[in-house]
This record gives sequence, structure tokens and C-alpha cells, in this order.
Amino acid sequence: MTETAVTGVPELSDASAGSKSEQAYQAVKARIVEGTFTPGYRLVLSIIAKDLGVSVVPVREAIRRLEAEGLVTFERNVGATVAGIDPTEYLYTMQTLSIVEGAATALSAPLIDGPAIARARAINEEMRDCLGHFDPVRFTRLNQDFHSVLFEHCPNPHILDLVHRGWNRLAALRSSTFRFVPGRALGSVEEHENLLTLIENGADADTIEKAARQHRTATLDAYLAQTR
Amino acid sequence: MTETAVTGVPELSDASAGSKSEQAYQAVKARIVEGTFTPGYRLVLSIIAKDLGVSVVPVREAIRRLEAEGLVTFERNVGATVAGIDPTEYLYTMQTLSIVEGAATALSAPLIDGPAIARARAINEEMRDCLGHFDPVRFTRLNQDFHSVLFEHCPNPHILDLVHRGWNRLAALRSSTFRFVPGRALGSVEEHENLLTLIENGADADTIEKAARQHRTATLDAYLAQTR
DNA sequence: AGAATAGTGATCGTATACGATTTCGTACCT
DNA sequence: AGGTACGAAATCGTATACGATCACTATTCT
Repeated sequence: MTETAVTGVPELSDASAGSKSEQAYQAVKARIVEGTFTPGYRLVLSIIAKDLGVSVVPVREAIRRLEAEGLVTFERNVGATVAGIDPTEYLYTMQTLSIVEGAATALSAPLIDGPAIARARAINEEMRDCLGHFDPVRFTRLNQDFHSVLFEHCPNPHILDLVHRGWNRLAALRSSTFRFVPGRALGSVEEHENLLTLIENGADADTIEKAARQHRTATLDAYLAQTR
Repeated sequence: MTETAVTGVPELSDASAGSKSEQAYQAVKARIVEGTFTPGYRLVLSIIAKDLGVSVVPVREAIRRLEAEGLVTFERNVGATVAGIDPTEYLYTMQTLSIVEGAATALSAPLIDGPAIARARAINEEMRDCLGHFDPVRFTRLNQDFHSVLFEHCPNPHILDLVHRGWNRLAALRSSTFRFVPGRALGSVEEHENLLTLIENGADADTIEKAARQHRTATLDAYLAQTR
């Protein structure tokens, strides 16, 4: 019926994946990550089903999958809401992310070649440019690109998956809990450069892991200092 | 005739939780972890539904949740099978587990009090006893108990969750891929004792993390040496 | 005989319908 | 006036039915 009733969110049914469960999963996930559905938002199965032009069964399945990823909380006979209102969750997520990102960086480091480092460095310089004009969205996106380059050859897909899940959680939290910390951005860029140098020089895994971990921890500390 | 069919509904095995999705989830998960459903086992929705006395919809949902946890692989219009036939998966899982267990141990260490250490040590001594009579099942169970004591006060639930997921994956793999390595058991017990001493003496987080990580890595190495 | 193809059975995918549970508003009682 | 009990609306939970897709087999053409 209401095929394109949802405007402003173009790609919902055209999601290349075959099954409607998959479409629903991708659609809801995208809305959470991009901030359309903010933490605490009530996800009513029937409404989402109607918006997406599918039945409730595939939507229900999608919600459950999102629950398994920690993006949604689900209560029997009550309903689903977008997770992540609690600042404590932010702390847990950042801590976990510091660990898995550290490991992912250390594992990837030996496999990063010259061109990849050059690409990462270019992205980082773009980030440095961003510092002048206040643009948190762009900065965050570039930050993710930077780390994506570092991880693209990570030999352990499980760890990479954990990193992506952490990023998704953060994206969901960002819109409400997390606020861009201006004073932190410069340090972040410097640490990136630092990390690249370590990788270039073939530093040992332990050093790289520690540096990557602290890079994430520093962001957490900055957040804590700001909210105090 | 079938109007009062409700009275004759057979028990859903050992299920306990409320919704049937949950029951199906727990039931299938238990069968995978305990080894009734071995890797490669074909999970036909309709058969499982019939076995459990429920419809296919909740079973389908349960399977998808298990897929998200990595215990099941699912292919559209083909079916679901118990995951984990690939030895490479074993490697990935062990590597990931070494990282998250290491972090969990380091985070928990400062919170482990005297009685807990005593309990862990008692379990470890039981494991030492096991070395004489060949009993891999009991050994594995005690090993899990040992680490559970260490982690029971882990301040970050996300990390703890990752540990448990890893354990579940291993349990699913164990029955086929993994074989008990007799020569490794003694080393494992020694490392446990080592770990306890470190914790008792208040060693710094880095040392403990590294020790815990190597404890897991050593098992992986032993497996690799054996299969060569 | 070998390969391509059409037919058949099995299994998944989703829509619809109905039942179960919770929540919230309203009226009643104390 | 405050609290409690009842009832209606909303929402989730699951069974059933039917359609779509895939694997496998038998048949036919070259």
C-alpha cells in the first residue's frame, strides 16, 4: 500500500538483500546508526512493518537480531526500544572497543603496506583540516575511514566484527550521550600520526596494541572530564 | 476435539523461560553446546518445531539469534546448519578468546578477594587430580569453573559476554574439531597456579593480561602442534 | 553415452488471523 | 481526596496457510 510513504529515508525496500527480514534489519539498523531513531525511541513492530511495507514477522526477526547486537532492548509483551541511554553503557562500550581495536590494529599492522599508510595519512590530514571549521559529523566519518584503512586486512574476521559492532553502538549513542569534544580532536589527530609512524617503522605488536588502546582510552577520558 | 488441545501440550524438554522463542533458543543452544547437534548438523525448522512442540516461527527466530552468535550458519531457502566445521574458525575463536579473556582477567584481578582465590585454587587442585584418570569432560568443566570464579566480578559485562560467546563456540567445536591434548593439561594447571599467584601479589594489569592471554594461546599452540 | 532440461519434492519466507499479556484510563469505593 | 478495581485499547506471541526458491532426479536431445 504505502510503498514510499516514508520520505527522507530513500533506501528501504531497494536494499539489495533478498529477504524482507534482511531488508528490515538493514533499514532499522541504518535508522538507529544514522540517528533517526534515537536511544529510548519506541520501536513498535506494527508501525515499522507498515512503514517498510512488510509484515510484522520479518520485522520482529530483524529486531531480535539487533537485540543480539546490543542496539535494541526488548521486553516481552511490552516492546522494543533503541538501546543506549545509559552513560555507563558508553563507558563499557568504549572500554571494550579499546581492547578489540587495540588487538585489531596490532594484528593488522604487519599487513599494512605503503599505499595503505599513505591513504591513512591523507585521511588524517583531512581531519587536521577539519579542526578549523567546526564539523563533528565529517570529523567522525573521517575518523572511521582512517581506522577502516588500518583494519581492512585484519586477519581475524571475528575481531573485526567486534570492532564494527562497537562502532555501531557508539553511533547509536552519539546523538544523545556523546558530544564532540573540541579539545580532544587535535590530540586524536596527533595520535593517528603517531600510530602510523609506529606501523611504518615496524614496531612490535605490543607497542602498537598499547598505542591503539590508549588512543581510544584518551577519548573516553576526555568525555569523562567534560561531563564532570 | 482439538479445542482443549492446550491441556495435552507436551513439555518442551527442559525449557524454563516464558516465550516459546526463548524456549526454542535455549533448547537448540543447549543441544549445540552439549554436543547433541554436532557441527554440520542440518537444522530443519519444521523438524525442530515438531520436536519442541511449537510452530516454525519461534524456531526460526531462535535460529537467527544463534546465527548472530556464530553458532549457526544460515542460507536463504536452503537451511541452517550447526557452524564450526572449519579449523580456521577454531583458530579465530581461540585468538579472539585469548584477547577478551586476557582483558577480563586483568579487569577482574583487583576485585578478586581471598575466598575467591581459595575457591579457584581448590578447583585447580581438582583439575590436577584429574590428570591421573583420563577425564576430558570433567577437566574441561572444571577449567570453565576456574575461569568463572576469576571473572565473576568482572566490571564490564560486555567483555564478559564476549567471553561466554567464545566459550559457547568452543563447546560447539569441541566435539568434532577439538581433541583433548593430554600433554597440554599439566601446563594448563601450572599456568592457573601461576595466574593465581600473580593476582594474589597484586601484579600490575599488564602482566596479568599477558599471562592470561598466553594461557589461552598455549592451548592453541598445543592443538596446532598435535594436528600437524 | 553425456549433457542439458523439465519436473518433483523439500524447505524456507511471509502474510494473515487470533490469542495472551500488559498498560492506561476511568469509575467506584473507602 | 486518595487508592483500588475493573475494563478497554494497544501490543506482542504464535499458529496456520500459502507462495517462492532451491536441490535433486528422470527424461530427452545431440
